[in-house]
Amino acid sequence: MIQLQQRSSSPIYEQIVEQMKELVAKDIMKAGDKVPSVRELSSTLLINPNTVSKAYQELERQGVIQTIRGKGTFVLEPSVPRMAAERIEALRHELQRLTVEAKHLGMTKAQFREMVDEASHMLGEGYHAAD
Amino acid sequence: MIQLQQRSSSPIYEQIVEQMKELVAKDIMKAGDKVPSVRELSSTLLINPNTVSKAYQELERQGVIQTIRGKGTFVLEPSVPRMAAERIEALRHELQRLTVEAKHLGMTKAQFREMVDEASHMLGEGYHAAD
Amino acid sequence: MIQLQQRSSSPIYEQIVEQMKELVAKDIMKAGDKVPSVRELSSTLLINPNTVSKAYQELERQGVIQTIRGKGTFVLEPSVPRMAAERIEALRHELQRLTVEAKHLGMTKAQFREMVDEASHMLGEGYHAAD
Amino acid sequence: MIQLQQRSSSPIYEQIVEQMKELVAKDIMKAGDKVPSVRELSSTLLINPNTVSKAYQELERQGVIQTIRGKGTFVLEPSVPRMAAERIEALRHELQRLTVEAKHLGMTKAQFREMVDEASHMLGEGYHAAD
DNA sequence: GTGGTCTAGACCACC
DNA sequence: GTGGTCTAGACCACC
Repeated sequence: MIQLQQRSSSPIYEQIVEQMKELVAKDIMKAGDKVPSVRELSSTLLINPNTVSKAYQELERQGVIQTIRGKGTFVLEPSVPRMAAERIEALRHELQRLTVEAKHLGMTKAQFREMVDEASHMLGEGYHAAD
Repeated sequence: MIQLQQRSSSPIYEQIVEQMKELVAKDIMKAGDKVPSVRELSSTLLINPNTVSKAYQELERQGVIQTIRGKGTFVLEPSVPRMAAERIEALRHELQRLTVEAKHLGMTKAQFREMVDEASHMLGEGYHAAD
Repeated sequence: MIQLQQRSSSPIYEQIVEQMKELVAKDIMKAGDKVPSVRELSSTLLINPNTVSKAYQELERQGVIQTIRGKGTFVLEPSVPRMAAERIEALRHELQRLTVEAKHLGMTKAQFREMVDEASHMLGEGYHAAD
Repeated sequence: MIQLQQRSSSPIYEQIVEQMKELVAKDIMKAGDKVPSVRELSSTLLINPNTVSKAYQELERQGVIQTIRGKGTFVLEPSVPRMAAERIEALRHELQRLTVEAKHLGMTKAQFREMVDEASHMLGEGYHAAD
């Protein structure tokens, strides 16, 4: 399910973190689901176990997964996310940066918003609480 | 006008690139304006001239500024951006990534859109040509 | 395989870029081949690693080589070249300049063409697809 | 007749040298013709006289023009060019470099030759000596 | 091991 | 004055 681009400029461990979060965000992986063990995933992806380990540590730090000693690693209930305030600030800042780039690419507000809508269809409507 | 965060994970030269692009996007710096010389900015920011130079070279590659021999460095007319196709693809991908993060932070589509609108007020409406 | 002329007016990093492109154009280095590491080449050529690094970054920007984190740097498949339109225009302009020089050297069209043919034997015939 | 691009990456004095040689190669300026004085050309082009002076020195070194004390500067008879052997070697080398670039741009020998022919129409046919 | 970033500072070309 | 190139060498992230 995870596909690496060895030639990408973003480090492999970050690619794993991002894609794992994407799978969870899209409900392809749900709370309680077991994620592959470090050994399993590293041998599937043909990469160093340390790299997978680093990714899982980051996911755990972000509250996405949890390792239970001797049982394995599992997707967590979506809950109050760790470091929410900081991460929201970071999100705001990155959106700001993307807007600057859009401006330099000559995009209008409408075009940018369309691109946002395309990307954000996975988000809930928000009439009822986020599940 | 440029403020560095020495402890940030993004390199200094990138911070300069981003902030310079932001100043241009917000029309605080306009086509024809002279940007500080390499020496001047490096001594203001208390960093090495090479670091400023690297930032300026990147900005030149992106078509934001232009160096005129012995005269200095100037903001360029906004024109056909370099490598537009690739950069638009990258923008789309980063928006996708931010949406995933928004989902993990429990945001709804409406909340995310609001944050986008906040960030994107600098973009033109596009009803009339971009001036 | 790379030979520098310290006294040349063209900078060392450009000499490396040109010669590397020549090796690739002549199929002496092929897609997938590993190029020497920055440290290795710099110690072979007795120059600073930063200079090699600068050359490699330029080659990467031109789509000739690719760096894979922690693994090394490799020759890329020849593909759609970056900034093809601009580079073709530059090529046309430089050919124009060389023709002017040939005229000043008293060369005839036939002599110039002969010199061109000598230089261009590496180019494919184009009857069949490239490769 | 001479048009400078302040924003070009090639220095102004080189642009003057090249364009002057182009005018001569195209027979727009002929042997015996007076070229503008340093002061005149510098005030026409709105540049520093030193820059024009440097260009004229280079043109004189190449045997294109000659300054006659108190009379002015004139286009020379095309004669045995100065440093012909070296300049032919340099020409050969630059053609080699352009071929490498053409190869990287995916051009075939036929396409490259066509571009050469386009550029070299100013050269004589060579049935009779180059005048 | 690999490449990327940064500093401190020299030297040079151009104007 | 301006920016471009290069060296010597430190420190870091990634694998």
